[in-house]
Amino acid sequence: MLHLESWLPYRLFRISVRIADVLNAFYAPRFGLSRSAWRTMSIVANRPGASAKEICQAAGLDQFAVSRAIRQLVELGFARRLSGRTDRRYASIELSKRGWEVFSEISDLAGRLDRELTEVVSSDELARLDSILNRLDNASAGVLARGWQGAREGPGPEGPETEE
Amino acid sequence: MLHLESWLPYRLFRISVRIADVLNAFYAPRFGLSRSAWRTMSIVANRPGASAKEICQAAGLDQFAVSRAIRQLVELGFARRLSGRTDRRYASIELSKRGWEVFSEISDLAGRLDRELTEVVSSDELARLDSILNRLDNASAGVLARGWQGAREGPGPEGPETEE
DNA sequence: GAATAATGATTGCATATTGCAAGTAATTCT
DNA sequence: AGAATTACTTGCAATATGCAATCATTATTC
Repeated sequence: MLHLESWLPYRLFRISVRIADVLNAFYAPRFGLSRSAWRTMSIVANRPGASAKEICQAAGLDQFAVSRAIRQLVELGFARRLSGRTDRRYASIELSKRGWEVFSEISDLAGRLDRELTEVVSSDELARLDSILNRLDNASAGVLARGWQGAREGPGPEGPETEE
Repeated sequence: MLHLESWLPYRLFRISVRIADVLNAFYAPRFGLSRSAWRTMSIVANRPGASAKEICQAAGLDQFAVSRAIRQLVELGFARRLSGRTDRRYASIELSKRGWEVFSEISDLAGRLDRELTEVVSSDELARLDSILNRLDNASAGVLARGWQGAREGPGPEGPETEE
């Protein structure tokens, strides 16, 4: 019988949501950014000129959310839409000067929050955690791709998740 | 500069959300449960007779969400409200027979999903992960309690999180 | 080289979900 | 008893989300 509070996904969820809430309480009133806008901004910061589709992929958001997030960023003056190099269907977004300032400020807090978390873990453990999370990330992607129907049977004898 | 995809809270978030989505895709259409209703159900299953307030605490939901979740569970015939033993302000919820059946079915899938995840981690690593997550959970609670204002300074020389 | 299909992105609208003020009911305090 | 407190609920406005329909651009087919 399930015990929610010791269920791995729920434990991961709780930790991440608390931190995300704290970060959100900082940037939402200060800059008027929604959660998706912040996520989009941080993806664009790492991949200047990314298209909406690329952002979907990287940020784990659907195309509608990204479209609206981009609009929000543009309206707030934090990003520019550069309407494709060769193919004008692609959006191609990049941060404005002001966008970089805002990103850097939020980024800074994100870093401090991360440090507060990782402070309670030794660097050795942190390396192990990193490796474990990489595998869990892959495994979770597999679970998502197969859906709940794919989890009905016992442990598969051969490994079905061969990609990546 | 922040790299979202390697930011610990985001990595935890992605893993947990994927699993939660898969589970949700199972129980939502099948039983008409919302996410909060499912969380509430699983808390009540572990603590029969819990009050709404206790559920808030344990499920990480606010009082409104819990109130609505309880109503939903009662309307669906999955739970009963037992209106307090001595103090009739308290709600005191417990699952119905049908509620137990439903919980057990969802619980079962949750267990399989958990197993699919933990399959990629050795039992030794799992024990380490458990210990790390306990500490991260505490640390995140501290971060949340202090808010973003509490994260402005450099690393504190003495440990501020002395509780628990 | 038009007609057709496909792709990337956006918009509108219906439907949750959430946040918060106000409200009810039961209990405690003075 | 009357005021204050506690536990929970409700209503309503603001947000977010899901999805069909749409537009613009590029690819493909005949």
